[in-house]
Amino acid sequence: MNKKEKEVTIYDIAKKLNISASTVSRGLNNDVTVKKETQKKVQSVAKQMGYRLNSLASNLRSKKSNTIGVIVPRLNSNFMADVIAGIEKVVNEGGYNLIISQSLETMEKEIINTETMFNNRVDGLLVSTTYNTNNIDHFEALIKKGVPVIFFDRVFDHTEWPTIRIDNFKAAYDATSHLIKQGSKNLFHISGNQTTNVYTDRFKGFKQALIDHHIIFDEANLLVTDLSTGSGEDVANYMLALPKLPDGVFSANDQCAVSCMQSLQKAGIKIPKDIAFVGFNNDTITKVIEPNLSTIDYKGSEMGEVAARVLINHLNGTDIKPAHSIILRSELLIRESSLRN
Amino acid sequence: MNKKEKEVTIYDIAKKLNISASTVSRGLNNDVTVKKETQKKVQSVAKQMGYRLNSLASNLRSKKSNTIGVIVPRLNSNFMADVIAGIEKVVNEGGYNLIISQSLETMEKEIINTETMFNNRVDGLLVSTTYNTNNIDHFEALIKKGVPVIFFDRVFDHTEWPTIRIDNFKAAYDATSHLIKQGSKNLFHISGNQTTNVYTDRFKGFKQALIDHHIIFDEANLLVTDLSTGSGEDVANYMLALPKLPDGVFSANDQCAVSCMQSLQKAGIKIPKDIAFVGFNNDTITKVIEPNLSTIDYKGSEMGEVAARVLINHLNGTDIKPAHSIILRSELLIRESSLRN
DNA sequence: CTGTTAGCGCCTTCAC
DNA sequence: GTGAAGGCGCTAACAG
Repeated sequence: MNKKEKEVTIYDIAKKLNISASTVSRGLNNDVTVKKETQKKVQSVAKQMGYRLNSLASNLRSKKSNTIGVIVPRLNSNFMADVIAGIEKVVNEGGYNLIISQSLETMEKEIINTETMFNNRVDGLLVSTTYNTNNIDHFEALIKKGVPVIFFDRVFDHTEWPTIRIDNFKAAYDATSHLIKQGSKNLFHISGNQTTNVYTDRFKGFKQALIDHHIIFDEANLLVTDLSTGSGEDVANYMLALPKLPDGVFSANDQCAVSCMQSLQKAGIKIPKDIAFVGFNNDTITKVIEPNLSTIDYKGSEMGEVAARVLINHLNGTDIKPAHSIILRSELLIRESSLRN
Repeated sequence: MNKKEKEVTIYDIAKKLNISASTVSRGLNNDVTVKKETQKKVQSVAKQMGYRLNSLASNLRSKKSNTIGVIVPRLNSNFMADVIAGIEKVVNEGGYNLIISQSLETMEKEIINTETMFNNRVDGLLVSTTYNTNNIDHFEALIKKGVPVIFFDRVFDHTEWPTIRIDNFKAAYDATSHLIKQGSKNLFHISGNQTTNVYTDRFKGFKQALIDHHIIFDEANLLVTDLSTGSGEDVANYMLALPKLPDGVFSANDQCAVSCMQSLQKAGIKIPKDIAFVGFNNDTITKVIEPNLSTIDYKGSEMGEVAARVLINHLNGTDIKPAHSIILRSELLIRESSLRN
């Protein structure tokens, strides 16, 4: 390491200009109480001397890190990439830094990451919990200290802060109703981990749609999976072995729906004639699979932006803390084959 | 803000134990010079009093932020999500924090982000440059101060540090050769911005394959686009209007290839009979489109992990700095229809 | 409008 | 093995 040149500090600038360090500090921070002329001089000399702010010192003094933390279960999904992009945009525009970590679906890591964020004195935290998170005690310390903790997508309701999410129940209800209106009577639901609001709500919506359309729900028609491509294939094989094929499937994500569709098609099943599908997420693949897959559209980037904005507005005192959860828009997109056969 | 309870500091612990703050500090950091017994006492009292390290102070003192910075052009792509996930994993395991920002393909923002990272005293920086980055002067300050700057994927060669990437030339050469071996004679290349190593190298590989197979290259057969879905459609329309259709297309990414294929198929073109395609990236969609798309596979997560590991090993002094660029493995995956027709 | 003073909480000499 | 002292660079009172 060749850190030859010593760092230029405000004292160096002060000495050069024969003024005090405080004035330099004020000048650099565009403090209104400092003369315009002095300010200009300070800034130009700072630049000329190659001064750069030492955020480390500034942070210690002001007891603020100017940093927002994010903890998500996984970073490598389409949806989460959109969310993160949205968060980054707002956070960066707001002049904050963004610290990111993934819990890899283990609560243990979520707890450790939270502690690290806490020690780093993040000014606020945005969280989407793991499948296995069954309580939120590990965030209590932050909340007690007045550090905002805002949940999005996979949420835990807590009284202090609003949560940002979509209406999973209604989206699932609409998706299922669509299948029923198209003639499906024997419906299956492919779902994910049933400890998370996201998937339990989708399941509830599915069930309620059946009930409201006088279709009897059989517990065996709920297939709990990890929603992966592999699970889609498993589900297809499972269905093919059934005495009676389903005629409608609502999947809690697109990835699993598509791989299931592909496996069924390989076995000669016609979609949607034999089995109709609706997915969830509006992933790119829904417009590539033939026939195109109807799905629930909602914007990860919007979710990220809203979550970040709520947080930052609060930190800036620009906005009062919203009293209630924020429900973002989601919409059923109805698709069909884009090819003429 | 209700920060009622004051922060517990090492002085509070010291007072309670009637020892000095230095000893507490040493005890907390498992310093060997401190008695085992004292250490235990310190740590247990610390826990009991709810002490947490103030990284802000620690950072200032040690002039280290314990943080790695990442600057990428965009966060919301499949590939970049994988890269970030890989980086996060290694960085987190190494006990560092991860600050992330996106330059949104503008060099201006890249420069600002770099300065922010610099001010925040990141211990190292991982960068994939924008399309418009035509020099890397803005990283000089970091490098001069001994802060490692490591480029990946979209790289600029500089003498100080290795770059992490794949052999784009060879991958493109292989992809094109495959098309030629399958019978293509009139080949087109869909490429991206020609200021970036990634796309110029792929183009060079394409061209060289033609030359080596005695096929004359016509500049008109290079289509420079933004590689988006929309561009894929435009390219399809362009081709359909040509006096003579191409019979082979090598696209610099999958997304554009697939949308081009879809548009052509809508117009009645048979793939691969009329036109054969090869893409790049091994995106999920390549296994959904019919026929499945042959593509170049390489792992974003691996790239992220390797880049992060090189950096962290260096910071830990575990490893000497690699002298040369690191070329990661990439591979042509040959695919065809997965359906029986 | 500017200067003086006093830390933020920690860690690292240097003593003993 | 432990303590005392000092300072990382900045900014927030408090004066004037």
